[in-house]
Amino acid sequence: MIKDYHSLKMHFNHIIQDDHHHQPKKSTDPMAASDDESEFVSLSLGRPFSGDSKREKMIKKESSNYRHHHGLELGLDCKSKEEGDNDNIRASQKSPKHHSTSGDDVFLQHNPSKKPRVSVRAVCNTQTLNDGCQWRKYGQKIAKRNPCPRAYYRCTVSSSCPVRKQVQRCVDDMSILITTYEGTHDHPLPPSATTIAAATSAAAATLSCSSSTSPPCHSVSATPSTSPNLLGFNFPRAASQSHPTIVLDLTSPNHLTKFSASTLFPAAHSTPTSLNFSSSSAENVSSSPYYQRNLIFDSNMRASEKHDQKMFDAIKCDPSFRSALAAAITSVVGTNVEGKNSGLDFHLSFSQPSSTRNGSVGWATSFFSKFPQL
DNA sequence: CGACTTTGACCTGCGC
DNA sequence: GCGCAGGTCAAAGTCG
Repeated sequence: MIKDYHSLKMHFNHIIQDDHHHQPKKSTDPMAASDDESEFVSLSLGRPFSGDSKREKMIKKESSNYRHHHGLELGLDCKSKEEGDNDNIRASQKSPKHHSTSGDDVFLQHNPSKKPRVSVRAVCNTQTLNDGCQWRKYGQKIAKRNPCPRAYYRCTVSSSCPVRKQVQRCVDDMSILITTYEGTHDHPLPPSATTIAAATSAAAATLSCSSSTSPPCHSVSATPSTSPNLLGFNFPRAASQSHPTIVLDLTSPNHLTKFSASTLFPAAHSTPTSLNFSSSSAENVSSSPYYQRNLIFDSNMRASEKHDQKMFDAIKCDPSFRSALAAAITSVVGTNVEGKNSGLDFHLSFSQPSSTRNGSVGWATSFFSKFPQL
């Protein structure tokens, strides 16, 4: 694996060097940047604990500059109480007279009782997934069409934490555990718990973005939820269609584990979008270093060159697509860098490929530039 | 004794 | 308005 990795890395470096040789010198005016640069999308993924590394400052500066000029931002930070976002969400939940015009509020105004959810499907022999959080069971119910009882848990890390989760075995395959998370934690999380928390935050971001996505964007990525998506993969339906739900599928019937992040919406205005990746194993996939690399490589290598262009176009213009991807990557990275990720704040840029050849490696190159240890 | 689980009752949204 | 199903409450029981 290491050998393959170094080989690929060297290959990337060659491609990048080639690009530099062929690229004209860029103007110092950021607004007059080349076409390639103008296509960049900024993704800011989970930063559960504060830190002050040089890289973090540099990334913040870059991110800030970019947002200033382009107005594009996708934040998935697990913010503390003092940082505000969670307060806004809680306030909007508690107070029906909340008049903020944030994306979440727009969503909640249209769906007052439909909190976004993140559903995780995983092969699990234990009663619940060990997601690093403390939970207290407060109810159990036999749901229709499933003989296995559905258990209801709430987060007990903080007495006021609104996060809840439902745990139920899949009716089709009892070895699969479906865990559905709802809400945003109002307290700092242990590193091992940031994975799902980030995905949950991303769900809110995804759905709020999607609720206001312009029609042209949806036309790029919208696919029927029962048919193969843009990248040629299928993805599962959420457990509950009454709530908008992101599904992270960590199960796979074949050798490669498919990892999908899809957003599903109530059928009345359903325009689901999804991303799907591949990994190497079903068990503990997110903690495998190989999985992290493979997440990027395999998805890109398997997508045909023709699809590369479509993929980049979709990601560029569809906020829900970007959020789903961010959730997927955060889910993986958050776990793997456990113990090392204090203060982690990485900045992931997607560039418009100058050719389909570069399209396949653009993500990985950018990703590795931020994670040289991988 | 406190934390947690179990379980029947109750509440609420939704379709008819 | 009624019935159904999902979700929550809270008293009683269990466990360490």
